[in-house]
Amino acid sequence: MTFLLTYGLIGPILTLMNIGRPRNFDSDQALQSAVQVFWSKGYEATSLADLIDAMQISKSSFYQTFESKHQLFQNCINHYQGRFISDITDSLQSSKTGRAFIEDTFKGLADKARPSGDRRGCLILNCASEFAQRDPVIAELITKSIQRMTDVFLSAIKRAQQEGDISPDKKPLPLARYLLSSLNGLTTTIKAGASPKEIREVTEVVLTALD
Amino acid sequence: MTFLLTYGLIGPILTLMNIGRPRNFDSDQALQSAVQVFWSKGYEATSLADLIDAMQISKSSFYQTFESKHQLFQNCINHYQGRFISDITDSLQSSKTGRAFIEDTFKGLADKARPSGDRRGCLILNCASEFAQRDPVIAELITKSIQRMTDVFLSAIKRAQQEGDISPDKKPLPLARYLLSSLNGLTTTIKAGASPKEIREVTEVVLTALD
DNA sequence: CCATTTTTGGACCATTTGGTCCAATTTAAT
DNA sequence: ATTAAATTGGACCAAATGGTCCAAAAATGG
Repeated sequence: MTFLLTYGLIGPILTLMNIGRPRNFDSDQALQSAVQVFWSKGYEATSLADLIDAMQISKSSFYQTFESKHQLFQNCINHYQGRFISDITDSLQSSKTGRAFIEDTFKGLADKARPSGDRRGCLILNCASEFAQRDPVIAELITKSIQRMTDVFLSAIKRAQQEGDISPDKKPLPLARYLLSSLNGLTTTIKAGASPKEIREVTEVVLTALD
Repeated sequence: MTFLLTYGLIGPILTLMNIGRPRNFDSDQALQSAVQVFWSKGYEATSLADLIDAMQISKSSFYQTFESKHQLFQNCINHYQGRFISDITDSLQSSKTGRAFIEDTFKGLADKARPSGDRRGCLILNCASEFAQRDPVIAELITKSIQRMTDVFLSAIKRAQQEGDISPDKKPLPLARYLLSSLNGLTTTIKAGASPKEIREVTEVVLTALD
């Protein structure tokens, strides 16, 4: 009966266990590096070489772990979106008031227009601009992400209304969408090279819609 | 002295005249076709093949006439910008009031969110989003174009103020920049797949800033 | 140490990229 | 008809593209 114990039979069972050469990179960290590259350069302008260079892994590991550039991109969007929503949700929860959250979020934008600022905008919205219309798979992800972002603003507005900082006459959903749209517009304005002062002035006007 | 009249000597003089095989395409029309492609797909995602296919010219003619993809792109931006500014300026001049011009411009956006609508956005602003930060030459063009677009809104606002439709207390320049930023935000929102109704609602909020 | 399983480096691949070059063609003026 | 000037089609190019494949390496339980 010893033949039953040969590795040949046991092997497939071991597959389920953590056996074999361990990968010498953190796949989550590699993913985060990929996010940075896509965020900086966009999808089309990012090459495989750019990616494996930033992720510090070999081509084989890349394809084995992430399947393809396109699949990786989807993971990146999801990862980015998860972090973004979680960050902004935390920020809302720890804000003194709903209105303060909104105002702070917008007033923080001017910093990004400084020479040393981060002009990359938002990965999700960049993506919507780059090729949401051409790629249904990505479009789906974008739609979902935008939905979630809108929801955060929606919570903030409703809270502000309860707190008496925004008139209860205003319809929350259009207002939330307006804020996201404005955020988007400001972001592109920053990308186009506007100064912090310009951004502050525009932000000021944007926020008058809350009054 | 007849040797002075040989073609060999006269030739170079003729260079200045319209001699030789005429091109069998309208270079301006070809440029317009190129604009359409770049507008639909962006710069990186547009290949030479896409271009010469749409422009209906051969590779030789392409390079002889337009020098390079990058150079052609610059021409496209300029061409697009020229038309855009001239169209919108005409529109402003033929508008009943400055305020009506602004409102009509924004209210017209919802149409683009219909299923059959044009979701390509604005070539200039797409471009700002795609790679203004990476390409100084393009960045320069974008900055100029944005300047001009802002100027049109600025004229409209000043006119509206003179006509008594916008409070003279409001600072015209920040307001003009706000409008362009909002236009930009709405455009991206449309790209991301928003419905006409959503766009109308957001537009409504955007325009409250004028009151 | 052995069998098994997994990762890894790097060679390899077809295709596409933007771009060059030249011979053939087409026109206008003499 | 001949000459000069210009355009054109298409062959050609090196480099880069995203992606595949496999032999070697590395780890584990027996």
